[in-house]
Amino acid sequence: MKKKESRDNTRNNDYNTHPKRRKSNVTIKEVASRAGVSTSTVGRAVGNYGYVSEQTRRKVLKAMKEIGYHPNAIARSLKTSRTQTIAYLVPSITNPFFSQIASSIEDLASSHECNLILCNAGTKADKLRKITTMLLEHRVAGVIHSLPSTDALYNLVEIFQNRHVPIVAASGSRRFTEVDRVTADDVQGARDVTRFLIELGHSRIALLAVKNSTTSKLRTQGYKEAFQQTGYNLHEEYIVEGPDFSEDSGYTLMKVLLGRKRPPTAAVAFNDVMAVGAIRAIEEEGLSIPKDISLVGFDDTIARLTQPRLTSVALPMGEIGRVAIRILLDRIEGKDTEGPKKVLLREKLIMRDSTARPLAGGSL
Amino acid sequence: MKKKESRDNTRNNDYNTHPKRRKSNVTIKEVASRAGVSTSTVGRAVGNYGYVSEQTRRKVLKAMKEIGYHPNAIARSLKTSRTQTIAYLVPSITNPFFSQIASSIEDLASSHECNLILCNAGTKADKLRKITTMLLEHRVAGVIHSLPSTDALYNLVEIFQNRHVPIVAASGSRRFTEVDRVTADDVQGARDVTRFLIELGHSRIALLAVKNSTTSKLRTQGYKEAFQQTGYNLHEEYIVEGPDFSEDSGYTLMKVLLGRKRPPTAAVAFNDVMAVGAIRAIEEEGLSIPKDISLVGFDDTIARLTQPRLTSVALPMGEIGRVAIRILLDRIEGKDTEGPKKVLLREKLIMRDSTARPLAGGSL
DNA sequence: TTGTAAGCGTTATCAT
DNA sequence: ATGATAACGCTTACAA
Repeated sequence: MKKKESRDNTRNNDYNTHPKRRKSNVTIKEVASRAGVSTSTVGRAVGNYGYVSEQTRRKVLKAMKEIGYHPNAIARSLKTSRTQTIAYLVPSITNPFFSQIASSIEDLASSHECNLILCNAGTKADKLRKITTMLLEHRVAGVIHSLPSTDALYNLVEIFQNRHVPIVAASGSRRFTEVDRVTADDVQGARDVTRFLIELGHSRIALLAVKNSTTSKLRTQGYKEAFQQTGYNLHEEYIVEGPDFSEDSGYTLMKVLLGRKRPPTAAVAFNDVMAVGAIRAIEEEGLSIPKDISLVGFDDTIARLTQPRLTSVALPMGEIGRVAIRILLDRIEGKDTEGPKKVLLREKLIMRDSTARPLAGGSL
Repeated sequence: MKKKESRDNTRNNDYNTHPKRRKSNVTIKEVASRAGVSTSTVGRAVGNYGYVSEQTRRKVLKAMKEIGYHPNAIARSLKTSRTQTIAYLVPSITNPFFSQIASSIEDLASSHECNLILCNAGTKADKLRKITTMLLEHRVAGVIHSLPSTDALYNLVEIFQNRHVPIVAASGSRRFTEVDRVTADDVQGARDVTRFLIELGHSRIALLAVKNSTTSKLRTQGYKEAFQQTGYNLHEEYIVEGPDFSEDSGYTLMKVLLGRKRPPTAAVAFNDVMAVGAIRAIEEEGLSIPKDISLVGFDDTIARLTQPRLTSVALPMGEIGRVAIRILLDRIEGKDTEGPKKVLLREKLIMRDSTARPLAGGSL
């Protein structure tokens, strides 16, 4: 008797490459037998459409609770060839810009009973290819990404489109015209903040831009439009470009500007971090903000924490995520079969203490 | 005729709640028939263990490529009753502390072919219960969380432990002794930074603490240990408690301290944001950092960006995530069957410009 | 070395 | 209103 048992166990162990795989899974069959009905009746009672008498339903629900049954989503997915899984791809989740988008996506996804796979795609093509395969194998229902244009992304987009898996770009690459896209309106944001400074009385308004950045180009365009709209003269020499969005970059650019014969009376930095660099440069020159020079940032990330508190253009991260996931869910559910959507979301100026009217002598 | 068709369509529509479910999935069978072998041979060739001749393998791989086959992870999971999915639960992904942990977890998970479901549990018990159910239904292989102790978490831990799904707390609740846990060593961090200030010559060292926080208690302990170890006198009156970790809290506490007859010559704020509040208070009083007063923060989040640059205690977020996921993977693979692990990771002092020796008159 | 076939836990069709 | 049963696409024991 004992020997027989032991032999059986050997067989089981053979199966158990992963020892932890104990089979504590309660199946629909067990619920059925406990409730004294068929599996199909249980299935109907648990939530799939169908006729079940109130009495039966109660019996089933009771049995479920008692033996701790949780439907197996994997089996369901296999049968229905549908999943409740969507993916969000970012260059780096550590970046608050993306983590805020992720947060709002997660929020809505979760309230639609979807779960969110988060993928840090980084910058290497290889990683993105690996992710693509993984998502394909897991049959994700849809994809949202905030990735820059690369060949690997192009590849990904093509593959998923071929398989009719909807994709939405949430402030990512603007290269694919055939993909749904929701982005912040960088032109409008820069235009608004520049107009604000112009209307405050500034005319020598510097722009601390960044080389080779699409966003930078759009914001520069907005900056220029502000001058056109208000009829004031644009002074191109106050547009300066740094190599990146770093604090050092902001510091260096501001130093250069302050070294000029006619330094600006106001400056727009391309993000709050660059603005912090600019603040350092300004203080080093013994000037004061906003008395001698007004300064604004972009992104509204650390703007509340600088000294003085920075006026900044807030990007609608939460809104980007919400709109993106809504579009995606509509596509997944087939509610929306229109052509590609392009949504542009307003950026919002947050007034704080770093901006003021220029000094009397400040005009050009 | 027309009527009949329409009737059939009605039935189909009934089925087609989700119209997008086109069946463009290539199966193993199709690969098999194209390669002229059986499905099991394809299975073996694709990567599951087993004998396949090199010739056959090439044939199969070719067929796979040609028809764009990607194994169905769902079917595989159903068969093997194993998934490659792990979940990471956070109170808020927006918090850089958690997003950095998430990032390092994702990194290792992904290189182990696992995908990471990200769950924003927020603070409502209901959300966490919903997440629990969802994860249960998706048969996640393991769970990492950074959540505070609540009844809902207790519930979750109990359920997953009953099902032998491994759980690791990454800097989360310290309440469950039977769960693997990896946390930063708050006692050591506070002790080190306090010793550093003592050895710099300070004796009136303030502690800007926070009420009802476990972390705060541990750091206070470390602060006290520093005095014990160095043999200097501890002055309890320099330990002050605010209601929360906010900038305002830091500002108010520092104001109080500076109003005393013998203000501190150094202060430890419980995070960088509180330190920013303290900086404001100090500047308002016309004092200078670090000449009149030294200041340190915790977390090393925005410390590089303050003016002056803040000396701060960096928490090992990346390391927390890495260790947590490693423990989890080992548990999942059954490599590790030891009792609960408790890992304590060192916090590291990052020296910047906000700390210096006290002025000659500063000693007690 | 390869093929056959059973079964993972559901859902959906059909019959009752 | 309920039950029997065939699939979903894969893995794997076993036969060939």
